[in-house]
Amino acid sequence: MHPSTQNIKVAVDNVIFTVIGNKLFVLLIQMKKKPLEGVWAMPGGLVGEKETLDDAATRILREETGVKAGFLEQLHTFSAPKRDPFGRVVSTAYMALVSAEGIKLRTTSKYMGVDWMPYAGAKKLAYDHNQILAYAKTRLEWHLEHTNIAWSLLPREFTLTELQRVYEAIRGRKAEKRNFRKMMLGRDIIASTGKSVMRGAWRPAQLYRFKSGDRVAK
Amino acid sequence: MHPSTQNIKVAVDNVIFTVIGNKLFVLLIQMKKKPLEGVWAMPGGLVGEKETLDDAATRILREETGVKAGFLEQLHTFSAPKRDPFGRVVSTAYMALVSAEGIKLRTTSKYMGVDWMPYAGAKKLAYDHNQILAYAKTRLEWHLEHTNIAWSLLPREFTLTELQRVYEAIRGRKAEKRNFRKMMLGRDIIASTGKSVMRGAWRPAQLYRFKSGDRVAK
DNA sequence: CCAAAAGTGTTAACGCTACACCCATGT
DNA sequence: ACATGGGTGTAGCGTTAACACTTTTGG
Repeated sequence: MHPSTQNIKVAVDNVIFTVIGNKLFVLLIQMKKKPLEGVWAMPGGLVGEKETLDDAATRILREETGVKAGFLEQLHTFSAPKRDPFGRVVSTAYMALVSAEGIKLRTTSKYMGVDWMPYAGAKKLAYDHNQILAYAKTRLEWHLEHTNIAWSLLPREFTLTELQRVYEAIRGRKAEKRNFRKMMLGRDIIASTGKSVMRGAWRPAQLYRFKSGDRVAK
Repeated sequence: MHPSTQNIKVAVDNVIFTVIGNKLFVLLIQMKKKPLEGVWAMPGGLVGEKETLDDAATRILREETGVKAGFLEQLHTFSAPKRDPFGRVVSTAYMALVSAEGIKLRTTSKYMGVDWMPYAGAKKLAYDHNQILAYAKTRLEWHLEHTNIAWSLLPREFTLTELQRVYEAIRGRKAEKRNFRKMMLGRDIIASTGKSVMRGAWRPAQLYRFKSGDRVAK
C-alpha cells in the first residue's frame, strides 16, 4: 500500500427524522448536479480539515436545511467503493431528531429543494441512501424502547396521547393505552407539569415533560 | 469549503478480543515509529483505494497479527483532528473476536512485537486507543447479553462451565451456575452434542455447540 | 344525551433470582 | 470416604400483556 497516494474523500450524511401527526418523516433534499438531477437524497457533505465528524454533521444540518437537532448521533460508516458516482467517498451516517413544531426549512442554491417525506413513502434515493435510511430506522426503534430519546421529537410539554402517537409512528403499530401509560410512567423519565390543556372538544389532558433532555439508559 | 483540497486519510483500527482462562485479553502491537517507539496500540492501517472498510479491517488483521476472526463488526468512527500526531487521520474502529485455541501470533517488521494483554491491565495506549478500547468493551458486553456472539470466543465444542467462564470474564463478575445454565439453554442457541469429556479428576461434562455461528438477535 | 378522548385497576403468564441438594469421577 | 466440579428443581418477586369501564368536556 502507498499511504501517501491514498485519495479518499470523507463525508457525512444526515438522516433527519421527525414525527408529524401519527407518521414518521425524513428530511430529504433534491439534487441538482448531474447525473443525479432531481433525485432525492439525505443532506450530506465533505468534512472540513479541522472538523470532527460530529461538527461536520451539525454544520451540514444547519447549512443545508436550517434545522437544529435536539439529538444527533453517529450511526455507521459506509464505504462501498462505488457508492458515489463522483469518486471515492467514505461517508459516516448520522441520525438527527427534531420536533416538527415551528421548524422553517431552507436550503442552499446547491439543491433544487428540501422537504419532509413520509418514511413509508421514501422511494429510490441517491447513492446508498436507502440502505442508510433503513439502518437509521432500526437504530431509532432501538432508542425508543431503551432510552428517553422521544424527548427530541416532541415539544417541551406534551400529553400522554401525543407521546403515544410518536411511539406508534415509529413502531408502526398501535399501542394499548393503559399499558403504554404504565410503561412510560414506570420508566421514571417523564413528570407531570400539573397543567392541562384542551386538545379538542373533550376532556382536557394533563401536560407532561421529560425529566431530562439527555439520553438515559433506561 | 474547498472539497478538492480535502486531505484526510482514512484508516481502520481493530480491537481484537479473546478469552483465555477466565480473563479477557486484547491483542496489542508495539510500535517502532517515533515518537511512539515502544508504545502499545491496537493494530490498524490505511484503507486501500478499492477496499471497503470491512475488507481493510480483515486484511490488516491478517497482515499485522496472523489472526483470523470468527466475528468482525464495525463499531464507530473516531475523528478528533489531533488524534494522530502524524497527520489528519479519521479511523473506523472494528471489533474482532477470536477463539484463543491454536492461534499463532505473528507481525510484520513494522512493529516491535505483538501480544495478548489482559484487558484489565491495559495501560496508556497510543492515539485515542484507550477510548476505542472502552467503546469496544461496552459493545462486547451488549452482544454477550443479546446475541449468540460467544460462539466466536470458543472452540466449536465446549462445556457449559467453559461457556460460563467466557461470560464471567467479560462481565467481570461470577455467575450463578443454575441460573446461567437455564438462561443459556432457554435462549435456544446451543445444543448438546451427546458427547462428554473429562476436564479433570471428576465427573465428565457434556459437550455443547452453538446451533448457528451467525449472529442471532435473541 | 351523545360523541370523543382522558383516565384508571386487576388478573394471568412469564422470566429472573435466590437458594440446597445429589451425581460421577479419581485419588 | 472425600474432594471437586457436573448437574437439577422450586418458590417468590417483579414486569408485561390482556382486558372494560368511568370521567370530562363541547356540541
